Amino acid sequence: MRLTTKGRYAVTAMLDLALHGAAGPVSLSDISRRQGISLSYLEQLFARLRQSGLVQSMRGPGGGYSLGEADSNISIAQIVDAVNESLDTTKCQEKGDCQQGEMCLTHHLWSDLSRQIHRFLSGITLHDLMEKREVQATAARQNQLSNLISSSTVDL
Amino acid sequence: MRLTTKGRYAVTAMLDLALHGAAGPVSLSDISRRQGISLSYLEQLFARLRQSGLVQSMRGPGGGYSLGEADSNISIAQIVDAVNESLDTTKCQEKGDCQQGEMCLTHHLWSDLSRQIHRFLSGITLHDLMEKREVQATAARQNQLSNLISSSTVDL
DNA sequence: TGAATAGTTGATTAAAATACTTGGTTATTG
DNA sequence: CAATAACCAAGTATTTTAATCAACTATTCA
Repeated sequence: MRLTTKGRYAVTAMLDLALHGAAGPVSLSDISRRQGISLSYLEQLFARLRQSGLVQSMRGPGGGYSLGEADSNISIAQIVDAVNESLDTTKCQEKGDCQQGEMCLTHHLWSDLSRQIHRFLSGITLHDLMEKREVQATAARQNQLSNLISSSTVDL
Repeated sequence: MRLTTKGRYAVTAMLDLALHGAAGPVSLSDISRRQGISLSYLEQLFARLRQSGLVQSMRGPGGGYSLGEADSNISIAQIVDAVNESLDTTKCQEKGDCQQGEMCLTHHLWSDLSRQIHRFLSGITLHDLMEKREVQATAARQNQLSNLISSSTVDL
């Protein structure tokens, strides 16, 4: 889970789409103007969002993008993941010289944390963000449900 | 809140420090060897961690770094913030041409989300990560306490 | 005292990611 | 057919990341 300005652009654009998409498809030039993001950069972002099925496209005049699913079914994590290359947090798997060494320990801890952050953002949807008050409740509920931490013990 | 490999390096190094710091100061060369992070990059990271008071340094043979506070008092958010430049999520404040326009709306929503992520990571400490099982409980408790979302309504 | 250790600081750099630009093409509508 | 807008590709400027090198200061211990 990488969280940079790129992900912010994507979430912002998707939020704009969710807010204005009720009437029909929203063109990227509209989003570009409203959100101050360059058109071509939006094109790149939406190419990925489309590949992930998060948006649908319609060509021609009056065309544009619409949400691929209901706003309550699109999580922030999905959006961020769609535009970011996945980065491998472990780094241990590749190298054979790391057999249950010290390195693996902290990597594993980080990996757990990373998974938890991801699950946290998976519990927040576009719809939640629009209905702001809901976000906290959703996040709390999601936390209760999730089985975040594996049961393996840390041996110091 | 920006979450990249840089923050991961910092958290990993701090975890290593927390795990091995009981006996005394831990040298960066030890962390470098154990975690596979270059010494000079660690130097840059720890310069910032030190400025933030998250670590203390001791020079000379047998010297190294130790935690600036109890492991239960250092949050993941603090570590990530220490090594990352703060990025301005709003972008509205600077430009005078954005007076309560559409742009502000999504920026505000993102700002809320960003604050929530930050508070989420503020509720997870180094100690929690070491005592892995505790993390979920802590995060849940933190969520209940926090008043994440402002009471202002979204006017569509 | 002096050598070794280890932090401190700063400059520099190669590689990658980010954000944008340009210049097209294809599909759709009227 | 002309306008719109998605699609596509290549290239560029900027920033960030990660590392290297070098000089310096403080501390320990022999």
